[in-house]
Amino acid sequence: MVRNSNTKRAIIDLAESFLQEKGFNGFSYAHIAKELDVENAAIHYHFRTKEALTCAVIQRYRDRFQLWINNSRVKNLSPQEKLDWFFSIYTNTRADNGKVCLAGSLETEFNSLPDSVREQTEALTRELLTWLQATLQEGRKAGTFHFSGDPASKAVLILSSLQGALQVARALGTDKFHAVVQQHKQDVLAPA
Amino acid sequence: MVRNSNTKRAIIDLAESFLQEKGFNGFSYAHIAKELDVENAAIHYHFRTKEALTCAVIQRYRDRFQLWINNSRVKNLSPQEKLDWFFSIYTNTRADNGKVCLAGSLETEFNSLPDSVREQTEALTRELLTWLQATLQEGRKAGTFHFSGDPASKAVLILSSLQGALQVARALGTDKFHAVVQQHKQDVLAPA
DNA sequence: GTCTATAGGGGGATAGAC
DNA sequence: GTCTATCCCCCTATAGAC
Repeated sequence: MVRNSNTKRAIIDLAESFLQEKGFNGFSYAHIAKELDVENAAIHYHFRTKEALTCAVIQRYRDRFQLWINNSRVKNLSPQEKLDWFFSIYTNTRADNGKVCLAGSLETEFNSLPDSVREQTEALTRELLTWLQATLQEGRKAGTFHFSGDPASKAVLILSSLQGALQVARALGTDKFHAVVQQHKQDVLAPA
Repeated sequence: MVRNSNTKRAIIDLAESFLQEKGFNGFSYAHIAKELDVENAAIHYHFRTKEALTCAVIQRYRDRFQLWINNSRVKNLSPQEKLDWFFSIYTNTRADNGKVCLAGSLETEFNSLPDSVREQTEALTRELLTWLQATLQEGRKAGTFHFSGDPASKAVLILSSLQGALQVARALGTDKFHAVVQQHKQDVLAPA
């Protein structure tokens, strides 16, 4: 029982987890309430609607990502290390067990999402893509990365494949996901 | 009003459509009934449970794919044409408006799917992957395709990225999907 | 900040008439 | 093959007590 102000945070944690495990239409206030051993209404006290709760989850995710990429610990990494770091986000996500990328989960149900959640999803995806594209460009300029076409296309390709691979991994096992990551590293680092 | 044996087929059509648009947890018998202008119970007459209906959708999808790849029209294509044909499945899916790949949709909600549906999803994914891998291998042998690593990894990468790109396209627009397809064609056809 | 109680709707599914 | 009627459960959300 978490009878204090930490409940709010615990709710967001659980909602994030459930979103990645079951999707927007697959989780409910009841699931969260049960996990926290409180009643349904307690969740509504902290987040009046499911829409608001979901937005809070995505917002925190976005803030966290911005914090990371603007922190010197990531900022000063080499392009190659940055890419490895980015891959590790997905690897760690998966390791938690059966989760998919937050953006991917939301996009799949995009058509049944409240407007504000759609906007948040769009912003999140755009931010991930922007950073990845910049990193690819930086690496190519530095001579570490090699790929044909423009960095924008390559960035969507990599982002899409990571998202998709987490999903494929659910059906066919985690090794499929790792194969994709390895293949990308090989592709990008091999001189053309 | 479709008061005949075609109803069964119309139900599968709609269920497939809804699955790709809203996901397993996002559609209901009521949605289908309304679209066909019949009552809820009529759908239950044709498919006793939602689980059975969903399995029928996937089974038909799998059968159709097997029919295609075993048909001489696809079988006799060059590796490059085969790959183009495969891409076109995804392009056409998306063109219908806001749909994602059936496998991707199901995998996202994998954790809240009935067992039999999971098994169908797994089989579908495996079959897509197997064919893609064989095609990549064939193309490399023929000297048309160029890629590092083994065909299995490259196949998961391509499949995952197509799946993921349809989802990203929902949030950021169809051009993101087309960029991925173009990038793949370029990557695979360019001599290493 | 959390509770009990409850409203109001939608979901999957079934029985029996036509 | 489709209808009406109905069951029961879960869902989101709110009111008011503690």
